[in-house]
Amino acid sequence: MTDETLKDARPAGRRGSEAVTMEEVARVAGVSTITVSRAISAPHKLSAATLDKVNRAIERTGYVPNLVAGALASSRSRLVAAAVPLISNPVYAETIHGFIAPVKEAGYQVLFGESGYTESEEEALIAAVLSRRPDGILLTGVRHSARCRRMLLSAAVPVVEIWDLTQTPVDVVVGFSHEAVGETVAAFAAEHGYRAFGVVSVDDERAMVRKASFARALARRGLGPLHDATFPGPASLQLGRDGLSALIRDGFADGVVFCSSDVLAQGVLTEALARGLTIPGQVSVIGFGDQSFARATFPALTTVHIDRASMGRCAARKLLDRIRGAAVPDRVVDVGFAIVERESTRRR
Amino acid sequence: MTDETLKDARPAGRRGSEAVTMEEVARVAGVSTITVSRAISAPHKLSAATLDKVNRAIERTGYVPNLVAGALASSRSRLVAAAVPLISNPVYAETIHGFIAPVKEAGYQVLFGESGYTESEEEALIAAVLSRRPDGILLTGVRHSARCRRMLLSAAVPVVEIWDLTQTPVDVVVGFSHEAVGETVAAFAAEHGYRAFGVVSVDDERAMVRKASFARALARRGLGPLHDATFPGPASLQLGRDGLSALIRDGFADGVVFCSSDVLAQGVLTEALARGLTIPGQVSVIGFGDQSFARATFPALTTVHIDRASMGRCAARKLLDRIRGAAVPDRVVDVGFAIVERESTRRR
DNA sequence: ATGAAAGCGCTAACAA
DNA sequence: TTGTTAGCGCTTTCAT
Repeated sequence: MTDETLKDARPAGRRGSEAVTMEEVARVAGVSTITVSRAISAPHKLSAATLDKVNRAIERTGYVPNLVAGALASSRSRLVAAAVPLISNPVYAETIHGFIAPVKEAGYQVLFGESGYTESEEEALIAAVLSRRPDGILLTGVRHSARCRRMLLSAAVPVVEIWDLTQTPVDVVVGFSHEAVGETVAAFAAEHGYRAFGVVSVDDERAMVRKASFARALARRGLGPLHDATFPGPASLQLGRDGLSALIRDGFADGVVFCSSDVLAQGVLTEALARGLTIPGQVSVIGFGDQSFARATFPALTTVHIDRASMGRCAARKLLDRIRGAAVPDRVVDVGFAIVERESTRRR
Repeated sequence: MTDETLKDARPAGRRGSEAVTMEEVARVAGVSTITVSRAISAPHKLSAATLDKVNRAIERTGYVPNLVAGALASSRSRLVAAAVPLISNPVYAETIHGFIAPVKEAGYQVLFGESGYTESEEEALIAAVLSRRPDGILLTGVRHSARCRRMLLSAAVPVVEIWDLTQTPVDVVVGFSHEAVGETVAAFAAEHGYRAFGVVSVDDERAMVRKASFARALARRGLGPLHDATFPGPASLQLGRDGLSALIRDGFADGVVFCSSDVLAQGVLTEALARGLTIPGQVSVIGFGDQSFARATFPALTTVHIDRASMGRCAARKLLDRIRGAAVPDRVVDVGFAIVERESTRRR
């Protein structure tokens, strides 16, 4: 009977949640809720005595602040969203790893999602993410559907794009030029005196840009032909092996193969060894990414180095700057790349 | 003047945010806010005509629901938290990848954090995460500080632990026995007739369990000695190379080396080749994880296969079941492991 | 099938 | 330095 009365006495709208609230802490500490709020988010604004009282009360009650309520009240979620196509791809995982540290340091948490390799997936993700009202968003790539751009723009949220470069970023871009990669690798191959050229690639957008740029730069030099083995992704060792087989079937011999990732390159290496071809004598191989295993393949892989963790960190700093409303003079940051020459290509 | 009046007419407490709200949509559609709410979360409860009106209004206004407000009102955040020690470790990245798909499918988003390799980091992460009121939490490992367990328990949130096994999970555990791995590898080594044994390992908790179990199982068989090269993590190729060097310095020769990861194993392979040792003639190597590159090392790596993506998927399904309040009969799920024999160990 | 009222737990604005 | 008041934008409960 008493119990029922208590239940009925409860205000109409709601079932009570059992969690300790700020009001409870305030009662225990003998202060108002705003004072508890200040003890947490602006302790320097309170007298030492009050702060102490509140902290004791927090301790005693086991209070865990509710950031959902806080975010609603303040319109700041202290959440940043991060999207990469596929987290199981180590190059993206390392970027995210680099991104996380400064973000956490600044008191933000990460809402993570995979954007896949299609526009519709990215659109769905962005729509979902925006409904959480993140304070900032990290996006992979610079090509987004019109709908994506519209959503981002009307949300007026800071955005950093990574892994590519453009003069017209949504907001800020931190990456490198895939065109330049293609050209630089072509120049490298030309300087080394190769006469036959192959590409083993997955069909992802940025890989296609590198391939096209590589092809153009070779053509400009009158070099060729370029044998092409492009597969629907994702990359795997087997795909690399298949790639070299396809090139050889196509007439490729005694030349250099530029791969769209180190994993593919390792597959090419493996297939070459299995066929008894000498490396770099008969087949030379260039990878992309410089993943940690690249220096330890047999033979060690010549590849294009990208500093992924540092790109992630830089993106995080830029995003935090934008969130804080700080001036961000360079909206286009080129983090560059470098060819690392190892044993899978012949020396000049 | 008119403008100022409008500004002043605004209710006291708050600066207005510019975003379209549900109230705005309701006005445009000529219905109440609750009807808009239903159009989004329970469309079947509305008449076709009303639903259509509301959808038009949503379209016209470009309304993006505010899940922060929704979460506060409903006490359901539609957010699940996921923590792994280090996302740049591909084995964890692949687990997260497997975890994400069913979670997204069910309409949840992922709050992601790195728990590092220390209890204090995990505590800080869990405290931060709980303040977001996630509907469920994924945690790596089964050892958590008392404070962590207390926080989780008093939050009364569904939890799935992965990558290990215990009879006393916080809630549900999906993993495999590292003890069993150590024993199985020892049995494998014994059956293959090895007489000398080495371990190259990083000092992470679960790796230490495998090592200890491996050592015990060898001792039980009267086999030994066990040469040990354990390093503070994280694993790298160079560490693997250093590991084999250390073992050899310690007197190891003509035997098998069990590594705490495939990356380390690849380093051991590399160092052995560099020293002109034959594999598996003079040095045999067993890895752990069966990462994609393991089948393509030279020689191909014998290793312990863990199905990481499937572990992630299984964990997601269990967590969603718990969130939905469904019966979860098995709170301890053993996903097992298997030794994959390749060329880096001699055949019996 | 639809709506009115109440309130989730917190913080901004203003006052003292 | 501390408190009062008003609401952030949504969903619950209950009524019609």
